Amino acid sequence: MRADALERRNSLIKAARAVFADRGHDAPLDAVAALAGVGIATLYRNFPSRDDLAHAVAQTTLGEVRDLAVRALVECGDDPEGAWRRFVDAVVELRMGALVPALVNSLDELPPDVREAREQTKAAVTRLIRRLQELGLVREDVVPLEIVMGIAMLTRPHVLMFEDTTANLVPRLIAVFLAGLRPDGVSLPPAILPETAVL
Amino acid sequence: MRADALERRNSLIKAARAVFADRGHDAPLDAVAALAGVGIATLYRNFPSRDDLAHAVAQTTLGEVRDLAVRALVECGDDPEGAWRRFVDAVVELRMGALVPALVNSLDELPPDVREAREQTKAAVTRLIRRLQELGLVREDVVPLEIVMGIAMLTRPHVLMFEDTTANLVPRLIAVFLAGLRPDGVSLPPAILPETAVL
Amino acid sequence: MRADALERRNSLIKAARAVFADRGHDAPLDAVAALAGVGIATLYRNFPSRDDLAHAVAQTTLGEVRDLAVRALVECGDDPEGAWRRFVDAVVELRMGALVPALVNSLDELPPDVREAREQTKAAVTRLIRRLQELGLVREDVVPLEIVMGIAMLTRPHVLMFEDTTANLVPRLIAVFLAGLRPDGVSLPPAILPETAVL
Amino acid sequence: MRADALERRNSLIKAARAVFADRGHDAPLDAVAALAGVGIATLYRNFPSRDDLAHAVAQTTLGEVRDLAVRALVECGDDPEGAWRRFVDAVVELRMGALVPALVNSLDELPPDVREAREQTKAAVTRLIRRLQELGLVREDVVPLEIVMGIAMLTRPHVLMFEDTTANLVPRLIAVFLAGLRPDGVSLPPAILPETAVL
DNA sequence: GATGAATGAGCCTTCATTCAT
DNA sequence: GATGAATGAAGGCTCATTCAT
Repeated sequence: MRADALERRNSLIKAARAVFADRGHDAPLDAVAALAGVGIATLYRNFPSRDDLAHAVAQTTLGEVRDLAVRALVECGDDPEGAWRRFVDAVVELRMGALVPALVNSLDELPPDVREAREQTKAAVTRLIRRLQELGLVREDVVPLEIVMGIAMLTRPHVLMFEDTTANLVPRLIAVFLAGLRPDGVSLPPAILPETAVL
Repeated sequence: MRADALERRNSLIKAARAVFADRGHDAPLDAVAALAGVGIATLYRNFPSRDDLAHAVAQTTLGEVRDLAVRALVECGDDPEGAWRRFVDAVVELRMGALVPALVNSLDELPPDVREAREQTKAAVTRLIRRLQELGLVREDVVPLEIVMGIAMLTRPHVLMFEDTTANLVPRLIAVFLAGLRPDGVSLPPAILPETAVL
Repeated sequence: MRADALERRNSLIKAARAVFADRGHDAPLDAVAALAGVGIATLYRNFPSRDDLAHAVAQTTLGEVRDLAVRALVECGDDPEGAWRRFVDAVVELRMGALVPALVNSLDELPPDVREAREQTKAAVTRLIRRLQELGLVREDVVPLEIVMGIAMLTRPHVLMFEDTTANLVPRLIAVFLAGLRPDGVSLPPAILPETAVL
Repeated sequence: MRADALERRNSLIKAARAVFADRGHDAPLDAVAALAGVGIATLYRNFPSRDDLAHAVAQTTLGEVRDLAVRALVECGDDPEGAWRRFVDAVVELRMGALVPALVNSLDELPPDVREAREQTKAAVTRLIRRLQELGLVREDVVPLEIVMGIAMLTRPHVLMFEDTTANLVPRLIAVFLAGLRPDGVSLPPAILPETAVL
């Protein structure tokens, strides 16, 4: 039963991630439960409030970003350009856009696990960016937060967006953004970072 | 009487823009009516459906972008760098983020006025970007749509976002994006533009 | 429209009183709306929360108790016994039982109108009881609160209660209670009254 | 094993009585199971429906009232006044208020054990009251049911009631009620008792 | 047998939209 | 024309009850 419960919980998180990514952070929880193939009350048993679910999704996703950053740092040894590109592509794939509110709101009240995950992710991404900066692939004056948040905001869900408009709008916006991250560009305005910065 | 009606209509559009920018595209229409100081029924008399209001807001904002582009093109004669910077800053100020859905959804069903406004804006922005490309300020391989959409997506509203996180996150993301627009960067993946592209 | 609104509001209060009296203070608000012949949203427009409705019912009922007390005081001139009996009968008819929670909970947070009604009712009932005590009809050592609360608690709704059990249980309990209020009985334990006592 | 089961069952009844007395007859059964320290399914195994549990609680409590009545009758030999007072105090302590619905609803469908307990309690209380009437301590024209029901209704739970209002409201109401039971008062209206009267 | 999880039904509340004045 | 009120549908959440381990 323990294994079952865990599996169910994970399938709910996965469903929530998909639904949030597709329909935005305000998507009805019924849709999440339906996608996970369970009743709405089961969702509520696992996550007593919407925030709890959002936090769980955020935590999971943060863990994935951390893993990607760790892997990319390792791969920097052989192929820094490729590692950097694959890292960005993978983060884009995560479609973190819908999670931004969950990570950004009421920072002080984030549950400990999420804070912990955030710190670990921040550390891993920072190490990666530092390395890329040493290698001359990323400009010196950016902060890890900004890279992840930039990707997140450029991948926020738009209903029907990709049917009617530029098919590859998001990849191209990401590409522009990445080009702007290269070290040869003009300098940025100074960053103002509070101690509680997300990443 | 005509003037009165027009003024009322404009005040509703203005209120809607403010409310959408602050609280997102899904904000309750009551809030719009309240901000405009009219009853909800008056709002509905002017804009029979939510989409009508959203379209009106989009049209107005598109007109402002067009005007900004026209002015910037003129100013390119004297001070291209400044003209470009001021254009971007002004577009950022418009906080178009919340309008993206209104512009992007159901493109074929956009009412004629909005299509018209869109075309005019597209033309004006295209002229500006062409000029900037000739002047070597903007890379060759971007499309006007992408510049405006990039700014829009980077300025979408986040509840409480700016209290807890980097105070100037958005300006910095915009700056990175602009840096990526400079001509000296690496080339972008090819754009895939349908005929009905927004801009 | 003003008159309409007021009438509607009153019909909602009346319906709520009936439903609460019949089915208890936790009765579904749908039932109230249905009895008033309006949609549930209309109820919510008039009374944004359940407490607001409960308070309105309480206020109305308190006003009626006050009026009854005033009238009884007048009638004391001619027929004190009859006045006292009619007052009690009328209060019993009000079936205040279900209101007790609304009056008793969160006293400090009672809205001003309800507090005001409570004070006026308290004053009127106090005058009546004082008079009855002078006339030797009510024992000296009781407090107005206790009389009204006693009646309220003895008339709280019991689902189906009167079908299966003593048909006139409540009148008889009230009669015993009244008998206990007569001045010739044994003395009561001392009352401990906070300043915020309900009545 | 039999003893274990019985003990568990009793602990559930005890928990249910406490929860019902505190939070009313509609309290969630989860709370009962939690207070008893068992899973909700265990509660349901012992009491297949909410009514079953309520009946068990009622039966137990009726048994205690019967025992109290028997003891009081014995004690009437030495100290009738004291016996009567202690009986009332003990019944008040039982906080039967929340049980009233369980005893009163759907009388015909009461399970045999509860009917049996009810009859025994009724007999014992009747014997006590008869004795007290002979001794001149209780008026002639009351029925045992009324005494017990009066106490029950005056002790029904009110959320937060005792924090904000008269601290000893209930004891005083009981005292008034008892005073009304004394034989020297005015006569009561006639009782109408169906054959299936509770007590 | 005991347990925690699953479920659906029900009530609460909000909001887009329509109606009556 | 402008307004406030009315409405139903939708989503949030809880809880009695059943199921699978």
